Amino acid sequence: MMLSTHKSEARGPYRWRRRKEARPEEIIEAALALFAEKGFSATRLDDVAKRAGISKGTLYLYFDSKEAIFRAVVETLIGPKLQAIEKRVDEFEGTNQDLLRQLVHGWWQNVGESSLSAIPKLIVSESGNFPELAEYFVKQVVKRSRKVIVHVLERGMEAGEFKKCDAKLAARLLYAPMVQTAIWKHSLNPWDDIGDVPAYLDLHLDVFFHGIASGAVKK
Amino acid sequence: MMLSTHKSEARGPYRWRRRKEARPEEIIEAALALFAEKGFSATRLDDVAKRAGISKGTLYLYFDSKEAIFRAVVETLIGPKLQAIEKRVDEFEGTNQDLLRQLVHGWWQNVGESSLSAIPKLIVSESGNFPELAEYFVKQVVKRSRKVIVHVLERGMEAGEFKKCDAKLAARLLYAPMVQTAIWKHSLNPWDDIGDVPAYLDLHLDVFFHGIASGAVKK
DNA sequence: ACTTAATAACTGACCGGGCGGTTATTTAAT
DNA sequence: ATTAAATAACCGCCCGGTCAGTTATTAAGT
Repeated sequence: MMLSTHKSEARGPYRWRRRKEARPEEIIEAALALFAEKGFSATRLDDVAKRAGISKGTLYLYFDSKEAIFRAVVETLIGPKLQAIEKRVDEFEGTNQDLLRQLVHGWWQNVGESSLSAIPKLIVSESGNFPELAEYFVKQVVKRSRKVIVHVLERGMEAGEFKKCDAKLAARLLYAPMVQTAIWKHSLNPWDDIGDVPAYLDLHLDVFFHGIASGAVKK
Repeated sequence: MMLSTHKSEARGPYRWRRRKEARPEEIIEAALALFAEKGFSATRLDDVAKRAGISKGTLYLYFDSKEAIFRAVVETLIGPKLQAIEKRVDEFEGTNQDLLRQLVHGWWQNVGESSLSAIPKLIVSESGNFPELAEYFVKQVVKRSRKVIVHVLERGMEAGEFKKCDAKLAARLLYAPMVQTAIWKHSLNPWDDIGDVPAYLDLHLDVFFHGIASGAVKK
């Protein structure tokens, strides 16, 4: 399935074609798919190359190392998504609760259900072996995302929409089930299927907002 | 730090001693420590042996393979803990909310703060490469644990203590932040420290119980 | 147009170190 | 003397990374 079926250029008498511009993206895509499936260490560069429809040597024309490919996957695929989210938050008009509900469900649709959902598990799994990458991810993705959520939560607290509490901890609570589900999906799902994820997230949101909307929270 | 400091038997004129009974436990302990630190693939059997104060060959007198060591870690260390929890649930007298609160905090003290907390991350990380182990873990740990929580939740629902809802999903919600925190501790914690975990769990419990204690939950 | 030279994309055989696993040998214990 | 525990040298495979050579593409020359 899909073996160098890129566009229609497998045609002709050539064994291969020169496609300098298209290669990096194809490599990144192939790598993400395999990383998601097998993890970083267990992914063989030969397999990445084969899936991208090139030879292993060609990988090294575009990336310095296996780790560089990993980094490129994270860098090129996540940035745009986050930017879109930040924009959405700025422009939103409505209650903060509705905004957060939309963000959670939107994240699941755009990230959770795509192969991007493999990245959290990848980062967690390989953080010990690639600390620089973990650091980069925390700075550029985790903290940046949490900042957005904290911002919305605090806006809601000031508006009297939510009970006042530690917004950073509350933000963690809000995304914990999401991230957890993404990680699960790429690990234990075959033996313990969550089933209807949006329903799960709905329950989470109901419990969460009712929980922070009124007087149960200390302090 | 702690290099073959098992009891005092590095002493004397002997290069080593025969300690057939003590070896397996020491190997398991050493393996868990290294697995927690480096992950499964990146852990070298030479290092496990060194940490256990023996040679690599000796490992194979007690275990068939690296994977068998992994399996032994999970099997021998988790069973007893779970059994204790099940007993506690049976014998408990008090509100179901209090029981769950105690279980959560107790879990963090007994598991979260010990090196056992590394196991969830290990399983998640290696599930792709060791599916049999993942399957075993889901059956013997995940489902068994969730069963206990579901039981308590349903008991509370029937007693009118909690709102009726899908207890299986609610159980997932309850332990998601716990498990997430354990995984975090062994991955991104150096760059994104959670800080006071009991405080985090308290906020979670407050939000959760207030959320399911009254009318916000659909259905 | 046609040939030839120059360039850059791409290939795939190869290498070397690392590591899981084995075994011939040594040593403690009885 | 015999047995069993432990060792350490050893094997062989695997895979990330390299590089000498091959092929598509482009440019120059006639």
